[in-house]
Amino acid sequence: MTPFTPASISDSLRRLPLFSGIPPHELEPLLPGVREFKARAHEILFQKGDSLRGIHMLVSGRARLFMTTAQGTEKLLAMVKPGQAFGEAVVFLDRPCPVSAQATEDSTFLIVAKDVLLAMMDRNPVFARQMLASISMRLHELMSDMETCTLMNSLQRVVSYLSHQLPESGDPACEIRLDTSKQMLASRLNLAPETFSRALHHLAEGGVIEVSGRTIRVLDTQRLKTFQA
Amino acid sequence: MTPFTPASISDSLRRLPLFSGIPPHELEPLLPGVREFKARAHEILFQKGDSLRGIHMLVSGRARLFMTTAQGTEKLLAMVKPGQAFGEAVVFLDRPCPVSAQATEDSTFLIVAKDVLLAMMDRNPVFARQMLASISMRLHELMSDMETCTLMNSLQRVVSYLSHQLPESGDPACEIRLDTSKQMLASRLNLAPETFSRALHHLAEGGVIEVSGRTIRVLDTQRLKTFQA
DNA sequence: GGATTTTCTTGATTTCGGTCAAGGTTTTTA
DNA sequence: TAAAAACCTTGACCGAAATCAAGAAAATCC
Repeated sequence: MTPFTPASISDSLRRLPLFSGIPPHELEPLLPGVREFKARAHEILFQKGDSLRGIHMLVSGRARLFMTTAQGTEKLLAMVKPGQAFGEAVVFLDRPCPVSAQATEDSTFLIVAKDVLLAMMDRNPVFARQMLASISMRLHELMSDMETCTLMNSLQRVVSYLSHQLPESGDPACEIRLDTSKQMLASRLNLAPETFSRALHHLAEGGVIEVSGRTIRVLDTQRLKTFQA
Repeated sequence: MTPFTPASISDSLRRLPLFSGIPPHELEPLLPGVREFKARAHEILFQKGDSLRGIHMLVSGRARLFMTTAQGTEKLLAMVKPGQAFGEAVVFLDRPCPVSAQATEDSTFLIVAKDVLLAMMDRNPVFARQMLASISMRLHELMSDMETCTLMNSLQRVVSYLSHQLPESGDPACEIRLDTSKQMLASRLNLAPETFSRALHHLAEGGVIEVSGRTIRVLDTQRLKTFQA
């Protein structure tokens, strides 16, 4: 993880959704507290138990958040895409981080120090609301994951995941491109890779999807959503 | 759920942790947006899909937050105790509520309307931080639950739960009083009641605990935490 | 572009925890 | 305090998904 100080951190900042509602000149006081970092694919960004200096924001690349057991078992919590923030809750609570983070591709991200964030919130109520909305969203996503993991069986989880990936358009048929490996998706859904594979196979046999590598062709979105056994 | 307008809503407000850092005179502008409600035991407060007028705060009694499937299966997410807030994330996102809430005892609670809350946050940075910390805490708890539910087996989950209930004191032995029925705890840990019962039995056989009704006597906290098979 | 590693699939087997059923407790209610 | 209801425990059984194993496909690397 290499610190880096480019001329245009403020450019990157401005493009992040969390700061998009803020007029550029109000972002300036933030700058002394922002550092840019580069991480190579597979590099660990932080680990469970670490304390974080500030919130992390992915500028480019891809990262994953995951939990581990003492025995080494891993559970994927989220894939982080450019523009997304992570570690907000940790920073505001001043507690050891409950998850670990790893770059899955070569990535660039910003760390915005806690103190400048808090100062900004004090100064700018719009930003405070934005921050609150961002964490609230995280909470809702986690609830939804909890629902999937605890109330659904393996097939329903896969169906649920695919359904959430469908584009807004009401097209009866469409294509989904999985954005990570199937093993990672399996972990995200709390399934063994084998079980995930079998679920896809099952859906394909039922004639609702066609699988070829990471591309999944959904033949009938309606039937997918209501697919049973 | 009966609306109610007592003389001293501000008394109740002041005692809630979320508002404890706020000088009493600053709470005044909030009052027009606060309503007090009474609910009988078993009364549903709101259901998944509802939109909430404001954050809910339990003043007295007990409530539970839970998720349901179409088939009627329930999963307990949290028990709410007096002083705790719920529904914050829903309010700030303006989305349908992802969970349902029910009073488990006769209860009194306050609903603080969204608009006065936002106004208060704009006016008072300390409160904004408090709000953020509260939601962040919720997020951490949910992460911890996720960890229990996905990375641990049934026995480990029960051990984990009991360990978290231990008092701070380093006493090797102590007593835990379960604060809900065992079926509810089972649901909280995502276990069938039978499995929960068997896990307790197993621990008792192993000589680490003694169970009598809702009272659990932990004989050796150290052995409990590291209990295997 | 062939070799090597990683990822994915498929089948056979096992196991953990859920379900069903029945009996025992405790709590509630009248 | 007796009856009813709710709650808890225990045993027998079953099933969904994990694990194990091995081969196929895809991606990565010299």
